[in-house]
Amino acid sequence: MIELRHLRYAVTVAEEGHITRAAERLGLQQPPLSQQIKALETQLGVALFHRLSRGVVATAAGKAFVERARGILADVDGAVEAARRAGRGEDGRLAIGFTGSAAFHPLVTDVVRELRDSAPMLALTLEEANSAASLEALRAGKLDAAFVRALPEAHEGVRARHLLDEEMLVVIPDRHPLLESWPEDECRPLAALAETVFILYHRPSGPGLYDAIIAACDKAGFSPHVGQEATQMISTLSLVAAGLGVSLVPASMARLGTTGIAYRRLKPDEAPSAPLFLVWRPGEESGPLARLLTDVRRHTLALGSMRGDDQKM
Amino acid sequence: MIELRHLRYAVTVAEEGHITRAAERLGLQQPPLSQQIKALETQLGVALFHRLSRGVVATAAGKAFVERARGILADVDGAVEAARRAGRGEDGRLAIGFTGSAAFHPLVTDVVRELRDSAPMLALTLEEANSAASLEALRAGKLDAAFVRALPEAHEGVRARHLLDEEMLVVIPDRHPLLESWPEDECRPLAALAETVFILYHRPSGPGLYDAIIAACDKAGFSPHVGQEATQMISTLSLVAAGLGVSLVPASMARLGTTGIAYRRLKPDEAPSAPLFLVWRPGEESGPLARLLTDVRRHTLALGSMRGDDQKM
DNA sequence: TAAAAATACTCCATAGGTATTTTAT
DNA sequence: ATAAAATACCTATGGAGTATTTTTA
Repeated sequence: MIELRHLRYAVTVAEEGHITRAAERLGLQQPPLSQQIKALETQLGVALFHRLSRGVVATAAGKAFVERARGILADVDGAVEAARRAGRGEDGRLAIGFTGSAAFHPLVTDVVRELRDSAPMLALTLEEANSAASLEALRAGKLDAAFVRALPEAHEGVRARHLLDEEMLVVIPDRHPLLESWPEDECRPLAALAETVFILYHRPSGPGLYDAIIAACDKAGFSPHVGQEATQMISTLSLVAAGLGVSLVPASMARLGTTGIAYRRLKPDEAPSAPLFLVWRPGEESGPLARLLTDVRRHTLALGSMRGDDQKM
Repeated sequence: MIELRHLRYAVTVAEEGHITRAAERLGLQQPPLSQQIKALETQLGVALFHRLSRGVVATAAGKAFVERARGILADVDGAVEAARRAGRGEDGRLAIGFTGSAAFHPLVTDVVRELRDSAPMLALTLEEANSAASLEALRAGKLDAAFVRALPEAHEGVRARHLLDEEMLVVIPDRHPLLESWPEDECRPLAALAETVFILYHRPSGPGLYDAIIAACDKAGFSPHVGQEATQMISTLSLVAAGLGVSLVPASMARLGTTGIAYRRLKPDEAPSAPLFLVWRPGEESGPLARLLTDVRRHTLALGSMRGDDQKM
């Protein structure tokens, strides 16, 4: 059976034109090298070298073989490097999903930017999808990981990490009466919103935020008047800007300088919080996904809000 | 050190997704295969497979590696095939030179036709050149072999084979007085040409034929009247056809049905003979050149005129 | 004759086999 | 509880070393 050893030996012998010198370069003795070359020739059924009194010279067959052997040895090195790169997550593919409300969180944007910068050979795919759709795509193998706002009850074969809990802000139309008496730096109780109409993110698309808001209002002693539900996080802001009501959105949404709206804080202990989770298919503890996981963990710690550990579902 | 064995094993394990089944297909036991895979992973410094309870599955690194390993294994097969083809002389290049007087000999034409037919992948180059030029081109590496009519004194690094000695025929202009009393099937002594003018092939271009003719005349007791010398073999026939004299040419030239000339035989023991040699650069006893050598030998034997053995120069 | 490759042999490293344990679901 | 991989240990093939002979120009 032909082994890479044979190719290495043949290439070196061809380069040196001398079995003894080639053996020296290869760090072995002349007889074993002669034997291996002969074994290779026997295996091929054709002489690769002419034996002269002052060394050897490649035959036509030898030239043809050595030429290709060089390429093969280089390819082996390439395969080794590719495997190592892939192991470091610097090569391959990575498809990441994220919910609309997570798209603007610095954790997400920073991690994506870092991946692009540090692993340029990695084919990165970003896809916006709500939590339910992300999990479905994850299980179907369409996604490798996703940033979501809620974890459904039980999802066989999906792992999740609770990254952080984000304070939610009140979004109020520019000319809403509430704003007139609400300075930008003041934290008000949630009950201040008891009489206003709420714009909420469509529950089936993302039950996490919806339920958190309802629960917080319950706790504050009122049941919110829900006016309209938006199916896109951005739509929520648009509807608020149109004056159809107020809403509560994750603080990271405030990064969007949408006109016609203002953000205000609630009293810290009353404000509902929007959790952010990373979910992924287990069973690939190295490679691009692992790189994502470690990058996410590092950025999460940097934000100083690491909450819990990984959990199976 | 990574060997092809490792690639074969990794590819099979990836295909089977199962070390035990892969071992079966590879004709070995499960533990050694596990060990080899592990050794490969250690060498690479990255895991290639995830171990599950129902088999294994390639990691990102494993996928990257196995993908390339498949190509490498195919390339190795390709290199083996290329070497064998080159060894059979069915691949590569072959540049053959031949003197004008050999161009029409059936040995040359038949060998070239056979090479074209039986080794279509072989790049065959044919180049007409006189004996001296052929040998020069041979030593310079421009030619791999040549058919020549004469061997110069000493040419370091050139081997030669005496293929055959060809009878030379008298070429006479159609209306020459000699022809009137010379039936087509009669062999005359060389002395019959003692008084006629000779057209000879320019000596520096091919001393072989020239000297053979002079020597034969000497032996027959006369010194030929040399009228004109031709630098191309074909020109000799043209000059004879123009009535400028007679000539002696290798019998194979009679294949050319040139008008205006007639061929007549001399007494066998008096007719000068035109030797045909094959010369080549030694040191390539296999491949395209070897194929030429064996083809030439076979055709020479078929012509029943094999004379001598190979000789060094 | 001299330089280098091929043989003849010896040795030992390791690929591969056998038996068993560990792991993961 | 079961299937499969890992581990431990053993065997033996064959790659490599040493000494010598053969080959080629």
